[in-house]
Amino acid sequence: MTSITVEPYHLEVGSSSEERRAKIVELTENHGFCTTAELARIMGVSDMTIRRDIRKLETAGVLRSVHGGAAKPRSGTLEGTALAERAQHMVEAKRAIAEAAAQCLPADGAVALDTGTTTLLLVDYLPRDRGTQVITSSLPVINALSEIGDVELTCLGGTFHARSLSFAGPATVAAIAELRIHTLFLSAMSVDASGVYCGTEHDAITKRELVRVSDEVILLADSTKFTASAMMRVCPLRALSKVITDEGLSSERRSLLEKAGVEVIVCRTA
Amino acid sequence: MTSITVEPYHLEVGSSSEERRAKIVELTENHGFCTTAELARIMGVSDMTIRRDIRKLETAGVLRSVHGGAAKPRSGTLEGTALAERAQHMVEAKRAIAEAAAQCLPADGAVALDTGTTTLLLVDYLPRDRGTQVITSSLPVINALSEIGDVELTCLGGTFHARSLSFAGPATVAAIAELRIHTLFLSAMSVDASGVYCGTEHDAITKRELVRVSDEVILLADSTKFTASAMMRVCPLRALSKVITDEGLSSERRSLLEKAGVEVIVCRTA
DNA sequence: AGGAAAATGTTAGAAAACGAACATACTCGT
DNA sequence: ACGAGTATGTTCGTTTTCTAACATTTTCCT
Repeated sequence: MTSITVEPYHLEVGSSSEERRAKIVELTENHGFCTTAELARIMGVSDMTIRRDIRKLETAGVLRSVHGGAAKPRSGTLEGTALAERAQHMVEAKRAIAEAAAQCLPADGAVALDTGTTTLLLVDYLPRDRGTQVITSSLPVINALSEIGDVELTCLGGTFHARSLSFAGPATVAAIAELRIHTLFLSAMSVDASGVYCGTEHDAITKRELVRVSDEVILLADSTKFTASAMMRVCPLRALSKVITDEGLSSERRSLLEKAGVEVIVCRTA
Repeated sequence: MTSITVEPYHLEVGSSSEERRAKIVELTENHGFCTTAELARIMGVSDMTIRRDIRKLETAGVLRSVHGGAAKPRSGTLEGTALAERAQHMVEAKRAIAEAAAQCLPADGAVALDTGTTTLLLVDYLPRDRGTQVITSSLPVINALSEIGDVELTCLGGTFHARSLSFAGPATVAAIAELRIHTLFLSAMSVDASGVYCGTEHDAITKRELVRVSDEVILLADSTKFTASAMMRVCPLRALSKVITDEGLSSERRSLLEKAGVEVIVCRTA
């Protein structure tokens, strides 16, 4: 029953793939949801092409791929397309880092996910079938994990900070002190020869305590973090077991890390 | 395999079907689209029930049924006000209770919001301009509060429980033990002469500790809670300062409460 | 042009969602 | 307390969508 329907309107609508994707985003933003078939008919392309578009756009965090079509992302509204494009390149590196990080998940034992977008992406790669224990103080991570099954989620309480969408502070430190974490996936605002840095004191004391109670500390940091600068030191480089980053890391900085005894994993950003 | 599946207590989040449908409409309106599985998990019902709900709501013209879930109706025409009003009518008792509870908010001092729909509704009535300190272990409450400004939000950590969408357990108890709460807005599954009850042990120990560290305990319970039954006792009636409920409370039960020294506030459900 | 790389279409098998029918549980009025 | 009507969960077969792999077209670079 799959005869070839020769759709006549070829040009006309939007010729380039980028234009088409922009239109997909626009339609999905406006209506909240569009079916794959709808979009395919409107654009005059096949379902498969639309699916590929949707998947790309989802990776970029611009919309959500759901069974049957595309939906507006869960939280937050989409800004200008310029920012969306910029975010796309960033996210690709981060997703690659998250995927590499998933290879470092321990067979058993609790893992802790720090705040940040990269650790949030790691949620997608967690095993769904072995009741992994996950500890976090990041609200987006909590929300993501609360929606998937067979994961034992522990929230670190504390004072909420809207800037980082996470809980931090003395109460958080006290909660961490009672824990033993196998693997910590740490995030940071900047990294240099003298250590790992973040922006605020409450974040710093929280991260520091997480590092203290963790057997293995894996830093997830895209290459831009190595040229950034932030105020509060979290820990020295030697506290880290591994760093996972993308290709943008210069060889000097890489050898710097290795000299400090840190294993460096560089992942291809496709 | 036709044994009796003992999985009774799935109240807490949404009890009546109309309330559930109202929530479906609300979630779909907010996010533009929700998958069937998402909704089923959030409401604690099966996929089939959600599908039936969606179909009904589509017939009513309130939302659109699409493969995979429910979407906001096409381009505008959201004249769902008729149903929106009706939907509001279902939660009216709870909303009236929440509104009355807002009158009991202390001028200063920390307030704690227990889990449950009524306490969630109370969020709408919190003052937005005086940095009220709010303590909670309910994920929906956290999400609601994280989006409003000038509220100091503290999360009680602990193990996540999907049934109640909240954190509970020993870690939670430990976190509470460090606090001093002015007013606690408590929820429960049932209330009778011997005290306040909830469904699970981890909830019970958490609530119990909240009661212990609070100067004033206000129970928010619609009248159906007085004829319900649940297993785990939280506290005796004398631990309560006030009970806020709706008109459905029988006079015998009312005098029972008053005899125990509890102030009873009955609000009109319009 | 020529050829590599990207984009698109096609197909078939896998996965997910759907709908009907039945069984069980709950509600409500008498 | 009882029975009718409603609501919900479960199973199973059907329909739809998805994914992966390959074929084809287009684009782009030299």
